[in-house]
Amino acid sequence: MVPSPKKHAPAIRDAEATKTRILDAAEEEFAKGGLLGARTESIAAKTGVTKSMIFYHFGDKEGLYSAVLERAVSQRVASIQKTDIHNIDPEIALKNFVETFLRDLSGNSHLPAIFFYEGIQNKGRFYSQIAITSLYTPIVDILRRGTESGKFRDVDPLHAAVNIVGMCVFYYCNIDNVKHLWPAGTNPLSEEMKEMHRRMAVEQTVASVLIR
Amino acid sequence: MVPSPKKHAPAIRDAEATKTRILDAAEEEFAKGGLLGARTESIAAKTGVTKSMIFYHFGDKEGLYSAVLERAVSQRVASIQKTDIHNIDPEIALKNFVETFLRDLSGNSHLPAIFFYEGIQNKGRFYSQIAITSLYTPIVDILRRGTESGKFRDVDPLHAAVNIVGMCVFYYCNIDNVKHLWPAGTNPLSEEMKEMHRRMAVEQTVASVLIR
DNA sequence: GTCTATACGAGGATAGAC
DNA sequence: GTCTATCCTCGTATAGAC
Repeated sequence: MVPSPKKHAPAIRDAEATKTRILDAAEEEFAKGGLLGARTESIAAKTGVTKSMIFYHFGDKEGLYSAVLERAVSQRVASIQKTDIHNIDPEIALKNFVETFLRDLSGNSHLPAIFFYEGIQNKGRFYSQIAITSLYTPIVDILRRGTESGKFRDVDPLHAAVNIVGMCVFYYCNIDNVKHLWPAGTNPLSEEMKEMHRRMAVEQTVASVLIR
Repeated sequence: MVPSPKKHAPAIRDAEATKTRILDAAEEEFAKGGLLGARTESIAAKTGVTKSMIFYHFGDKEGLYSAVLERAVSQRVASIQKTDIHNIDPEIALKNFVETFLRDLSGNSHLPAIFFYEGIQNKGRFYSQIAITSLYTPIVDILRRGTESGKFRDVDPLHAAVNIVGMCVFYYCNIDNVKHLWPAGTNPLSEEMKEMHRRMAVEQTVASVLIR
Protein backbone atom coordinates (compact mmCIF):
# COMPACT_ATOMS: atom_id res chain seq x y z
CA MET A 1 0.00 0.00 0.00
CA VAL A 2 1.39 3.30 -1.06
CA PRO A 3 1.84 5.72 1.85
CA SER A 4 0.11 8.94 1.04
CA PRO A 5 2.77 11.64 0.60
CA LYS A 6 2.51 13.44 3.91
CA LYS A 7 2.44 17.15 3.16
CA HIS A 8 2.42 19.97 5.65
CA ALA A 9 -0.96 20.12 7.22
CA PRO A 10 -2.26 23.30 5.59
CA ALA A 11 -2.79 25.38 8.69
CA ILE A 12 -6.08 26.96 9.62
CA ARG A 13 -7.18 29.38 6.94
CA ASP A 14 -7.31 32.65 8.79
CA ALA A 15 -5.75 35.49 6.85
CA GLU A 16 -5.72 38.02 9.68
CA ALA A 17 -4.26 35.61 12.19
CA THR A 18 -1.58 34.57 9.72
CA LYS A 19 -0.69 38.17 8.98
CA THR A 20 -0.32 38.92 12.66
CA ARG A 21 1.86 35.88 13.20
CA ILE A 22 4.04 36.93 10.29
CA LEU A 23 4.30 40.47 11.63
CA ASP A 24 5.37 39.23 15.05
CA ALA A 25 8.04 36.96 13.63
CA ALA A 26 9.18 39.68 11.25
CA GLU A 27 9.54 42.15 14.08
CA GLU A 28 11.89 39.78 15.82
CA GLU A 29 13.88 39.10 12.68
CA PHE A 30 14.14 42.74 11.60
CA ALA A 31 15.34 43.61 15.09
CA LYS A 32 18.24 41.24 14.60
CA GLY A 33 19.41 42.24 11.16
CA GLY A 34 17.41 45.16 9.87
CA LEU A 35 15.76 45.22 6.49
CA LEU A 36 18.97 44.10 4.86
CA GLY A 37 19.90 41.30 7.19
CA ALA A 38 16.47 39.79 7.74
CA ARG A 39 15.74 36.59 5.82
CA THR A 40 12.23 35.94 4.59
CA GLU A 41 13.01 32.28 4.92
CA SER A 42 13.64 32.48 8.63
CA ILE A 43 10.64 34.72 9.21
CA ALA A 44 8.54 32.09 7.53
CA ALA A 45 10.14 29.35 9.60
CA LYS A 46 9.41 31.23 12.85
CA THR A 47 5.86 31.83 11.74
CA GLY A 48 5.26 28.25 10.78
CA VAL A 49 4.07 29.08 7.27
CA THR A 50 5.88 29.09 3.97
CA LYS A 51 7.82 31.93 2.42
CA SER A 52 5.20 32.39 -0.25
CA MET A 53 2.69 33.53 2.33
CA ILE A 54 4.82 36.53 3.10
CA PHE A 55 4.78 37.60 -0.51
CA TYR A 56 1.11 36.78 -0.82
CA HIS A 57 0.17 38.95 2.15
CA PHE A 58 2.71 41.74 1.95
CA GLY A 59 3.86 41.90 -1.67
CA ASP A 60 7.55 41.90 -1.02
CA LYS A 61 10.09 42.11 1.76
CA GLU A 62 9.91 45.89 1.91
CA GLY A 63 6.16 45.73 2.14
CA LEU A 64 6.44 43.50 5.17
CA TYR A 65 9.04 45.80 6.64
CA SER A 66 6.84 48.86 6.21
CA ALA A 67 3.96 47.02 7.82
CA VAL A 68 6.09 46.22 10.85
CA LEU A 69 7.20 49.82 11.23
CA GLU A 70 3.70 51.11 10.72
CA ARG A 71 2.27 48.92 13.44
CA ALA A 72 5.06 49.90 15.82
CA VAL A 73 4.69 53.62 15.24
CA SER A 74 0.95 53.63 15.65
CA GLN A 75 1.33 51.86 18.97
CA ARG A 76 3.88 54.45 20.08
CA VAL A 77 1.70 57.36 19.08
CA ALA A 78 -1.31 55.89 20.84
CA SER A 79 0.70 55.42 23.99
CA ILE A 80 2.06 58.96 23.97
CA GLN A 81 -1.40 60.40 23.65
CA LYS A 82 -2.47 58.66 26.82
CA THR A 83 0.43 60.13 28.78
CA ASP A 84 0.28 63.27 30.85
CA ILE A 85 3.16 65.25 29.41
CA HIS A 86 1.52 68.63 29.79
CA ASN A 87 1.73 68.69 33.55
CA ILE A 88 2.56 72.15 34.82
CA ASP A 89 5.62 70.77 36.51
CA PRO A 90 8.16 69.96 33.75
CA GLU A 91 9.98 67.57 36.05
CA ILE A 92 6.85 65.48 36.45
CA ALA A 93 6.09 65.72 32.74
CA LEU A 94 9.57 64.50 31.84
CA LYS A 95 9.38 61.71 34.37
CA ASN A 96 6.00 60.62 33.04
CA PHE A 97 7.16 60.60 29.47
CA VAL A 98 10.34 58.63 30.04
CA GLU A 99 8.62 56.24 32.40
CA THR A 100 5.90 55.45 29.85
CA PHE A 101 8.38 55.22 27.02
CA LEU A 102 10.45 52.71 28.94
CA ARG A 103 7.44 50.67 29.99
CA ASP A 104 6.44 50.42 26.35
CA LEU A 105 9.93 49.29 25.44
CA SER A 106 10.04 46.68 28.15
CA GLY A 107 6.84 45.29 26.67
CA ASN A 108 8.27 45.16 23.19
CA SER A 109 12.02 45.28 23.39
CA HIS A 110 12.51 44.77 19.66
CA LEU A 111 11.55 48.28 18.69
CA PRO A 112 14.70 50.18 19.64
CA ALA A 113 16.84 47.95 17.49
CA ILE A 114 14.43 48.13 14.59
CA PHE A 115 14.40 51.90 14.55
CA PHE A 116 18.07 52.01 15.07
CA TYR A 117 18.58 49.87 11.99
CA GLU A 118 16.08 51.93 10.07
CA GLY A 119 18.07 55.07 10.72
CA ILE A 120 21.48 53.69 10.04
CA GLN A 121 20.77 51.33 7.16
CA ASN A 122 17.97 53.05 5.34
CA LYS A 123 18.59 56.57 6.57
CA GLY A 124 15.00 56.78 7.68
CA ARG A 125 13.78 56.12 4.16
CA PHE A 126 10.75 54.18 5.28
CA TYR A 127 9.29 55.67 8.33
CA SER A 128 11.35 57.18 11.02
CA GLN A 129 10.69 60.77 10.04
CA ILE A 130 7.32 60.41 11.69
CA ALA A 131 8.59 58.16 14.43
CA ILE A 132 11.28 60.68 15.22
CA THR A 133 8.94 63.59 15.45
CA SER A 134 6.49 61.76 17.66
CA LEU A 135 9.30 60.81 19.99
CA TYR A 136 11.47 63.90 20.15
CA THR A 137 8.99 66.72 19.88
CA PRO A 138 7.38 66.06 23.27
CA ILE A 139 10.77 65.80 24.98
CA VAL A 140 12.06 68.97 23.39
CA ASP A 141 8.91 70.82 24.43
CA ILE A 142 9.20 69.66 28.01
CA LEU A 143 12.86 70.63 28.16
CA ARG A 144 12.10 74.12 26.81
CA ARG A 145 9.41 74.64 29.40
CA GLY A 146 11.72 73.38 32.10
CA THR A 147 14.49 75.73 31.15
CA GLU A 148 12.17 78.71 30.87
CA SER A 149 10.63 78.02 34.25
CA GLY A 150 14.10 77.91 35.77
CA LYS A 151 13.75 74.35 37.02
CA PHE A 152 16.03 72.89 34.37
CA ARG A 153 19.53 73.96 33.51
CA ASP A 154 20.08 76.01 30.38
CA VAL A 155 20.54 73.00 28.14
CA ASP A 156 20.38 72.81 24.37
CA PRO A 157 17.01 71.07 24.14
CA LEU A 158 17.73 69.17 20.92
CA HIS A 159 21.04 67.70 21.98
CA ALA A 160 19.70 67.00 25.44
CA ALA A 161 16.69 65.19 24.01
CA VAL A 162 18.84 63.03 21.74
CA ASN A 163 21.09 62.13 24.65
CA ILE A 164 18.13 61.27 26.82
CA VAL A 165 16.68 58.94 24.22
CA GLY A 166 20.11 57.37 23.85
CA MET A 167 20.23 56.75 27.56
CA CYS A 168 16.83 55.08 27.46
CA VAL A 169 17.19 52.82 24.44
CA PHE A 170 20.86 51.87 24.45
CA TYR A 171 20.34 49.08 26.94
CA TYR A 172 17.73 47.44 24.74
CA CYS A 173 19.72 47.98 21.57
CA ASN A 174 22.79 46.37 23.05
CA ILE A 175 21.46 43.58 25.19
CA ASP A 176 23.75 40.94 23.76
CA ASN A 177 26.70 43.20 24.14
CA VAL A 178 26.24 44.56 27.63
CA LYS A 179 24.88 41.40 29.19
CA HIS A 180 28.45 40.23 29.76
CA LEU A 181 28.81 42.96 32.35
CA TRP A 182 26.57 41.05 34.72
CA PRO A 183 27.34 37.63 36.19
CA ALA A 184 26.82 34.80 33.72
CA GLY A 185 23.25 33.59 33.77
CA THR A 186 21.76 36.98 34.49
CA ASN A 187 18.85 37.55 32.15
CA PRO A 188 18.98 41.19 31.05
CA LEU A 189 15.35 40.96 29.94
CA SER A 190 14.00 39.64 33.21
CA GLU A 191 11.38 41.81 34.85
CA GLU A 192 13.76 42.71 37.65
CA MET A 193 16.49 43.86 35.29
CA LYS A 194 14.11 45.80 33.09
CA GLU A 195 12.65 47.50 36.12
CA MET A 196 16.09 48.34 37.43
CA HIS A 197 17.05 49.81 34.10
CA ARG A 198 13.87 51.83 33.99
CA ARG A 199 14.41 53.21 37.47
CA MET A 200 18.00 54.18 36.72
CA ALA A 201 17.18 55.69 33.35
CA VAL A 202 14.36 57.81 34.75
CA GLU A 203 16.52 59.02 37.63
CA GLN A 204 19.48 59.81 35.42
CA THR A 205 17.33 61.51 32.82
CA VAL A 206 15.78 63.89 35.30
CA ALA A 207 19.06 64.49 37.11
CA SER A 208 20.82 65.20 33.84
CA VAL A 209 18.81 68.36 33.21
CA LEU A 210 17.64 69.49 36.62
CA ILE A 211 19.20 72.51 38.30
CA ARG A 212 21.29 71.49 41.26
CA MET B 1 46.49 50.34 -35.86
CA VAL B 2 44.92 48.31 -33.16
CA PRO B 3 44.26 50.31 -29.98
CA SER B 4 45.86 48.53 -27.07
CA PRO B 5 43.09 47.29 -24.74
CA LYS B 6 43.24 49.89 -22.00
CA LYS B 7 43.17 48.07 -18.70
CA HIS B 8 43.08 49.61 -15.28
CA ALA B 9 46.46 51.10 -14.58
CA PRO B 10 47.65 48.61 -11.98
CA ALA B 11 48.08 50.94 -9.06
CA ILE B 12 51.35 51.43 -7.22
CA ARG B 13 52.45 48.18 -5.69
CA ASP B 14 52.49 48.94 -2.00
CA ALA B 15 50.93 46.21 0.06
CA GLU B 16 50.81 48.13 3.33
CA ALA B 17 49.31 51.22 1.76
CA THR B 18 46.71 49.13 -0.01
CA LYS B 19 45.79 47.30 3.17
CA THR B 20 45.33 50.59 4.98
CA ARG B 21 43.16 51.98 2.21
CA ILE B 22 41.05 48.84 2.29
CA LEU B 23 40.71 49.04 6.06
CA ASP B 24 39.57 52.64 5.90
CA ALA B 25 36.98 51.93 3.25
CA ALA B 26 35.86 48.81 5.10
CA GLU B 27 35.39 50.75 8.31
CA GLU B 28 33.02 53.08 6.53
CA GLU B 29 31.13 50.25 4.89
CA PHE B 30 30.85 48.13 8.02
CA ALA B 31 29.56 51.17 9.88
CA LYS B 32 26.70 51.36 7.40
CA GLY B 33 25.62 47.75 7.30
CA GLY B 34 27.60 45.68 9.74
CA LEU B 35 29.32 42.47 8.79
CA LEU B 36 26.17 41.19 7.15
CA GLY B 37 25.23 44.27 5.18
CA ALA B 38 28.65 45.31 3.97
CA ARG B 39 29.46 44.48 0.36
CA THR B 40 33.01 43.54 -0.54
CA GLU B 41 32.28 44.92 -3.95
CA SER B 42 31.56 48.41 -2.66
CA ILE B 43 34.50 48.34 -0.27
CA ALA B 44 36.69 47.57 -3.24
CA ALA B 45 35.08 50.34 -5.26
CA LYS B 46 35.69 52.88 -2.50
CA THR B 47 39.26 51.73 -2.16
CA GLY B 48 39.95 51.89 -5.87
CA VAL B 49 41.16 48.30 -6.10
CA THR B 50 39.41 45.13 -7.13
CA LYS B 51 37.49 42.74 -4.93
CA SER B 52 40.20 40.13 -5.24
CA MET B 53 42.63 42.30 -3.33
CA ILE B 54 40.44 42.07 -0.28
CA PHE B 55 40.57 38.32 -0.35
CA TYR B 56 44.25 38.34 -1.14
CA HIS B 57 45.10 40.52 1.83
CA PHE B 58 42.52 39.45 4.38
CA GLY B 59 41.48 35.94 3.40
CA ASP B 60 37.76 36.48 3.52
CA LYS B 61 35.14 39.01 4.53
CA GLU B 62 35.27 38.02 8.16
CA GLY B 63 39.03 38.35 8.16
CA LEU B 64 38.70 41.91 6.95
CA TYR B 65 36.04 42.56 9.53
CA SER B 66 38.20 41.27 12.34
CA ALA B 67 41.07 43.43 11.16
CA VAL B 68 38.87 46.51 11.28
CA LEU B 69 37.70 45.74 14.80
CA GLU B 70 41.21 44.94 15.94
CA ARG B 71 42.57 48.23 14.72
CA ALA B 72 39.72 50.14 16.33
CA VAL B 73 40.05 48.46 19.70
CA SER B 74 43.79 48.91 19.91
CA GLN B 75 43.32 52.62 19.24
CA ARG B 76 40.72 52.81 21.99
CA VAL B 77 42.86 51.01 24.51
CA ALA B 78 45.84 53.21 23.73
CA SER B 79 43.75 56.30 24.20
CA ILE B 80 42.33 55.17 27.53
CA GLN B 81 45.78 54.48 28.88
CA LYS B 82 46.77 58.07 28.23
CA THR B 83 43.81 59.43 30.16
CA ASP B 84 43.85 60.43 33.81
CA ILE B 85 40.97 58.39 35.16
CA HIS B 86 42.52 57.74 38.54
CA ASN B 87 42.22 61.30 39.74
CA ILE B 88 41.29 61.44 43.42
CA ASP B 89 38.20 63.39 42.53
CA PRO B 90 35.76 60.96 40.86
CA GLU B 91 33.91 63.84 39.23
CA ILE B 92 37.07 64.93 37.46
CA ALA B 93 37.94 61.34 36.55
CA LEU B 94 34.50 60.79 35.02
CA LYS B 95 34.68 64.08 33.16
CA ASN B 96 38.10 63.19 31.79
CA PHE B 97 37.05 59.78 30.67
CA VAL B 98 33.89 60.86 28.88
CA GLU B 99 35.59 63.88 27.36
CA THR B 100 38.38 61.75 25.91
CA PHE B 101 36.00 59.07 24.76
CA LEU B 102 33.92 61.63 22.90
CA ARG B 103 36.94 63.31 21.36
CA ASP B 104 38.05 59.94 20.04
CA LEU B 105 34.60 59.35 18.60
CA SER B 106 34.46 62.72 16.94
CA GLY B 107 37.75 61.82 15.24
CA ASN B 108 36.39 58.52 14.02
CA SER B 109 32.65 58.62 14.08
CA HIS B 110 32.26 55.21 12.45
CA LEU B 111 33.18 53.24 15.52
CA PRO B 112 29.97 53.51 17.54
CA ALA B 113 27.92 52.10 14.71
CA ILE B 114 30.40 49.31 14.06
CA PHE B 115 30.39 48.13 17.64
CA PHE B 116 26.71 48.53 17.83
CA TYR B 117 26.30 46.24 14.83
CA GLU B 118 28.80 43.84 16.26
CA GLY B 119 26.75 43.48 19.40
CA ILE B 120 23.39 43.17 17.80
CA GLN B 121 24.20 41.14 14.69
CA ASN B 122 27.03 38.95 15.85
CA LYS B 123 26.32 39.03 19.55
CA GLY B 124 29.88 40.11 20.15
CA ARG B 125 31.19 36.98 18.49
CA PHE B 126 34.22 38.70 17.05
CA TYR B 127 35.55 41.17 19.44
CA SER B 128 33.39 43.25 21.65
CA GLN B 129 34.01 41.23 24.78
CA ILE B 130 37.36 42.96 25.01
CA ALA B 131 36.06 46.22 23.69
CA ILE B 132 33.31 46.18 26.26
CA THR B 133 35.58 45.52 29.16
CA SER B 134 38.01 48.22 28.14
CA LEU B 135 35.15 50.67 27.89
CA TYR B 136 32.92 49.83 30.83
CA THR B 137 35.35 48.74 33.51
CA PRO B 138 36.88 52.21 33.95
CA ILE B 139 33.46 53.84 34.15
CA VAL B 140 32.14 51.34 36.64
CA ASP B 141 35.23 51.82 38.80
CA ILE B 142 34.87 55.57 38.80
CA LEU B 143 31.19 55.34 39.66
CA ARG B 144 31.91 53.00 42.58
CA ARG B 145 34.54 55.35 43.94
CA GLY B 146 32.19 58.28 43.52
CA THR B 147 29.39 56.60 45.40
CA GLU B 148 31.68 55.45 48.20
CA SER B 149 33.12 58.92 48.62
CA GLY B 150 29.63 60.34 48.88
CA LYS B 151 30.03 62.63 45.89
CA PHE B 152 27.81 60.52 43.63
CA ARG B 153 24.32 59.30 44.31
CA ASP B 154 23.83 55.69 45.27
CA VAL B 155 23.45 54.46 41.69
CA ASP B 156 23.71 50.94 40.37
CA PRO B 157 27.13 51.31 38.75
CA LEU B 158 26.54 48.82 35.92
CA HIS B 159 23.23 50.21 34.76
CA ALA B 160 24.49 53.74 35.19
CA ALA B 161 27.56 52.99 33.10
CA VAL B 162 25.52 51.47 30.30
CA ASN B 163 23.21 54.46 30.29
CA ILE B 164 26.13 56.86 30.20
CA VAL B 165 27.69 55.12 27.23
CA GLY B 166 24.31 55.18 25.53
CA MET B 167 24.09 58.91 26.08
CA CYS B 168 27.53 59.38 24.53
CA VAL B 169 27.28 57.18 21.46
CA PHE B 170 23.65 57.42 20.46
CA TYR B 171 24.15 60.65 18.58
CA TYR B 172 26.84 59.10 16.42
CA CYS B 173 24.92 55.88 15.90
CA ASN B 174 21.87 57.74 14.74
CA ILE B 175 23.20 60.64 12.77
CA ASP B 176 21.00 60.05 9.77
CA ASN B 177 17.98 59.66 11.96
CA VAL B 178 18.33 62.59 14.33
CA LYS B 179 19.71 65.07 11.83
CA HIS B 180 16.16 65.89 10.80
CA LEU B 181 15.67 67.52 14.18
CA TRP B 182 17.89 70.41 13.15
CA PRO B 183 17.16 72.84 10.31
CA ALA B 184 17.79 71.34 6.88
CA GLY B 185 21.37 71.84 5.84
CA THR B 186 22.78 71.52 9.33
CA ASN B 187 25.74 69.17 9.24
CA PRO B 188 25.57 66.99 12.36
CA LEU B 189 29.23 66.08 11.91
CA SER B 190 30.52 69.63 11.69
CA GLU B 191 33.06 70.58 14.32
CA GLU B 192 30.57 72.93 15.96
CA MET B 193 27.90 70.27 16.28
CA LYS B 194 30.30 67.62 17.50
CA GLU B 195 31.63 70.02 20.09
CA MET B 196 28.15 70.93 21.18
CA HIS B 197 27.23 67.29 21.55
CA ARG B 198 30.38 66.63 23.53
CA ARG B 199 29.72 69.53 25.89
CA MET B 200 26.14 68.45 26.48
CA ALA B 201 27.01 64.77 26.92
CA VAL B 202 29.76 65.52 29.43
CA GLU B 203 27.49 67.86 31.39
CA GLN B 204 24.59 65.45 31.41
CA THR B 205 26.76 62.50 32.29
CA VAL B 206 28.20 64.16 35.35
CA ALA B 207 24.87 65.63 36.40
CA SER B 208 23.17 62.27 36.02
CA VAL B 209 25.15 60.73 38.90
CA LEU B 210 26.21 63.67 41.05
CA ILE B 211 24.55 64.30 44.39
CA ARG B 212 22.36 67.35 44.27
C1' DG C 1 -5.07 30.91 1.46
C1' DT C 2 -1.69 27.72 1.59
C1' DC C 3 1.68 24.74 -0.41
C1' DT C 4 5.74 22.96 -3.81
C1' DA C 5 8.86 23.87 -7.24
C1' DT C 6 11.67 26.81 -9.71
C1' DA C 7 13.56 31.04 -12.04
C1' DC C 8 16.81 34.55 -11.48
C1' DG C 9 19.87 37.92 -9.62
C1' DA C 10 23.31 39.29 -6.15
C1' DG C 11 27.30 38.68 -3.89
C1' DG C 12 31.27 35.93 -1.72
C1' DA C 13 35.03 33.51 -3.16
C1' DT C 14 38.62 31.24 -6.49
C1' DA C 15 41.70 30.48 -10.76
C1' DG C 16 44.90 32.08 -13.45
C1' DA C 17 47.11 35.66 -16.51
C1' DC C 18 50.31 39.44 -16.09
C1' DG D 1 50.50 42.45 -5.91
C1' DT D 2 47.10 43.49 -8.98
C1' DC D 3 43.70 42.47 -12.46
C1' DT D 4 39.89 39.71 -15.29
C1' DA D 5 36.87 36.10 -15.63
C1' DT D 6 34.16 32.70 -13.65
C1' DC D 7 31.99 29.59 -10.24
C1' DC D 8 28.54 28.64 -6.87
C1' DT D 9 25.69 29.45 -3.03
C1' DC D 10 22.11 31.81 -1.06
C1' DG D 11 17.98 34.44 -0.94
C1' DT D 12 14.10 37.11 -3.17
C1' DA D 13 10.39 36.47 -5.82
C1' DT D 14 7.01 33.98 -9.07
C1' DA D 15 4.13 30.11 -11.18
C1' DG D 16 0.96 27.03 -10.57
C1' DA D 17 -1.25 23.00 -8.14
C1' DC D 18 -4.56 22.10 -4.47
